[in-house]
Amino acid sequence: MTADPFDLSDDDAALGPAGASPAPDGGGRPLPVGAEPAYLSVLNPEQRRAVECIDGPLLVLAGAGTGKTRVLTTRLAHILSTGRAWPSQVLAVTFTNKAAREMRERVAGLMGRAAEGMWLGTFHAIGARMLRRHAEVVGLRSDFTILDTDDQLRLLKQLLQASNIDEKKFPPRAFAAVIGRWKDRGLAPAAVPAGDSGLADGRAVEIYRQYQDRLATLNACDFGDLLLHNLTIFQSQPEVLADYHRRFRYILVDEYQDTNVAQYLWLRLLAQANRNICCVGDDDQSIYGWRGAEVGNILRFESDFPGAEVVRLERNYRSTSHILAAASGVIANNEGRLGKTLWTEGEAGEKVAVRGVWDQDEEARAVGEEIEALQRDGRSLAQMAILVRAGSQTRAFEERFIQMGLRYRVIGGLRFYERQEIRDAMAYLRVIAQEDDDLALERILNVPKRGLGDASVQLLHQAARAKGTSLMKAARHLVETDELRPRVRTTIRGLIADFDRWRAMLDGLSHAEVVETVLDESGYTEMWQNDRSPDAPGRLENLKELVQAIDEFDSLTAFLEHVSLVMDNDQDDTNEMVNVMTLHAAKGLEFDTVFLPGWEDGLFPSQRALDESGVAGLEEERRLAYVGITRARQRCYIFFAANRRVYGQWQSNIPSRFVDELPEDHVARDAQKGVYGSRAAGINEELYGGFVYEAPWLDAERRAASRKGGGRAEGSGRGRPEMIEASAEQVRIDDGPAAYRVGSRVFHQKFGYGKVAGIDDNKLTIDFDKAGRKRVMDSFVQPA
DNA sequence: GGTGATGAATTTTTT
DNA sequence: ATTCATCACC
Repeated sequence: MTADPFDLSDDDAALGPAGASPAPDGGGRPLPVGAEPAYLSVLNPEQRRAVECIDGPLLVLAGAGTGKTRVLTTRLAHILSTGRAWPSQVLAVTFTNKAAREMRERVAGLMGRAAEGMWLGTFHAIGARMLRRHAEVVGLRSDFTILDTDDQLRLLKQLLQASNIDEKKFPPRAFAAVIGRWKDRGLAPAAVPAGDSGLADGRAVEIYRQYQDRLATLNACDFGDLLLHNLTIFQSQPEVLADYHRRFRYILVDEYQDTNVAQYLWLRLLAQANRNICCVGDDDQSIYGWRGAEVGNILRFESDFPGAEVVRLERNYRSTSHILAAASGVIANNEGRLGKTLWTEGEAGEKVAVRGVWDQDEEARAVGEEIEALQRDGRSLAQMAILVRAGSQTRAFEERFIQMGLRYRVIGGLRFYERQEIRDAMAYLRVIAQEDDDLALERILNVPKRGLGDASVQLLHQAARAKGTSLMKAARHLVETDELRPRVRTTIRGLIADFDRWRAMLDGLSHAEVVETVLDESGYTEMWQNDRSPDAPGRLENLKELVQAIDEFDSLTAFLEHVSLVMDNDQDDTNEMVNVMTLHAAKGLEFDTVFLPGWEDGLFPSQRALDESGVAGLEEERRLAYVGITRARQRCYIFFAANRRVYGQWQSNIPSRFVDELPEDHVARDAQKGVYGSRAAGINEELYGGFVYEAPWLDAERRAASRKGGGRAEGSGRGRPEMIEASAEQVRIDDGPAAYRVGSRVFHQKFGYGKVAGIDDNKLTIDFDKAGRKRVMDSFVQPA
């Protein structure tokens, strides 16, 4: 985004080329007649078609590594430099700030100068921009604040308490999720279908309604509202929509497969007049279904926009053919794909390496060793990435890398505005910008500690409710009475005076100076200076960064929006460090070498995805696997660990089903370390080449001897599972695993007694009496 | 009202 | 295992 997303200026004046007389080159150099711009000649035929097919709806199915971004940016540059539209007449939406930034930079590179005035940004940033222009239509003022997740949960919690809903049974998070999903689907409270009760015996819709009312009172909205309110505006104000129809001649959409229903409706409304919409996406890379994305949007594009052109980009420029074949082999197990066949003229390269290890620590060690070996060969650390399924997996790698002295960076994690100190500082600013922001005031009322505890807050709440005003207004009134203890009254009176003074300072001093003063005089900075914890210095650094950023904005509101929507921890990815991130965070990135650890059933595919979404969940996980493999240019390593600590409990796992789906010809399984036998083979004859688990088929004596300090009679999952060096004789499985039936009572060395709940080949789902439901290999249990 | 202890929940993934 | 919330007690 530009420095000022809070743009209320009406740039209709810049409504560029009139239909009949296109401006030359958007105001720059006219192209020589008949000459072909250099940016076109570097494209392959399909890419070129995607760029030159300007008018009418176009769907570009861009497989991984096929030059999607090049097509998008070139198309944008082409539209602008052929004078078909002014920058302000183009709407380009992305999913992430990073993608938006990259697009802006690359378009500028292609055109030789920045294209000022483009509506280019994330769905949310553009949505906010539009909402600010028409906020009054949905009962907001244009300086509304955008709530963070934390505020949302606190707000919901208050509503649940008021409605006597048991927070234990129905946590605020659950309501936030349900409401979020309704918003993803474009449903305002009144539009929620009757059968869709959500939670808590259908009371969720009522909570949703109250929540929206409260947001309106607070002059605030959440992420979902940024789009949902736009829909309301478009539908209730045809002239507003018509204005956007006139304004936007061309619409470009990146990552179309990740759009949710609300975003889809938003796009369809904006594009319905001139239908110049180009959506780029890859149904095989749709990985956000869990938060409302609809792969269906991409599948139905042609019927939504009859006569749409469809261009397939299938030539891959990124990966070796082994890597490509491995990825294709996995994704081929999904059904209902639009279908693409990626191909490359590149080299075969190395096969995808697959290796089983004992546990997460060995996994981290193995990855670390491989990285060092590659480094010795002169490979750059910045070109290596470890892509994990869940954030919790990063820890083992971090610990190991610190021990090794290997430089790494973890990408993702907390957004900038999600950091505690940033939220606190923002809360101060929010109260200054808008003193009725109860959530913000509540957050910092006693931060740093000033002796305003729960009792005082409750008193303020009570007063506010009685008077029907905000907390701040209630406080102003309350300090004039004798309701408060003298000490508390003095404190609150002082705080009110502070805020009034700070607000007045906005007129005289620069914003940065004001913020610095606020953090200083409130004692907030001092609080962290006195904090002895190791992350305190970092927090002070972040605060400095916040102060630095503010001067680029001319209104406090614009700044607040920037921080909560756009500002991210931009890491310098050129530094010589290994990258560690989730698979989701890796989408759109590429590396020479990619490590994919944790390919175990339950972790990846994640049990939760399977439980909640069944086959659809599994397919989305598989797309995630596809995304992971296709991030690699030259080398891809897949790991799975037999044991992993989850919630401090050791858990044994079987290799991911995706490991089995890797086509044999393109994979090098690490035979020496003894990978599991293929599950299709049924019996696990090659258990860890000479190593076996502490396992039930070993006689009791040996088990006892192998356990340090006697151990527990009931394997309660404490302590690391032991690895026993076993002779070939012991490794051999006597007569194969016993046959089990659903309902059989079984015993597992670590999990204790349980009942078989399901059987899938040689994997059993067992409800253990103590340890709960686990998936284990049948060879690890015995009849009870 | 602040502090420390105890117990529960947590780990998908993000704008 | 670690973090977070709630609850005694100072």
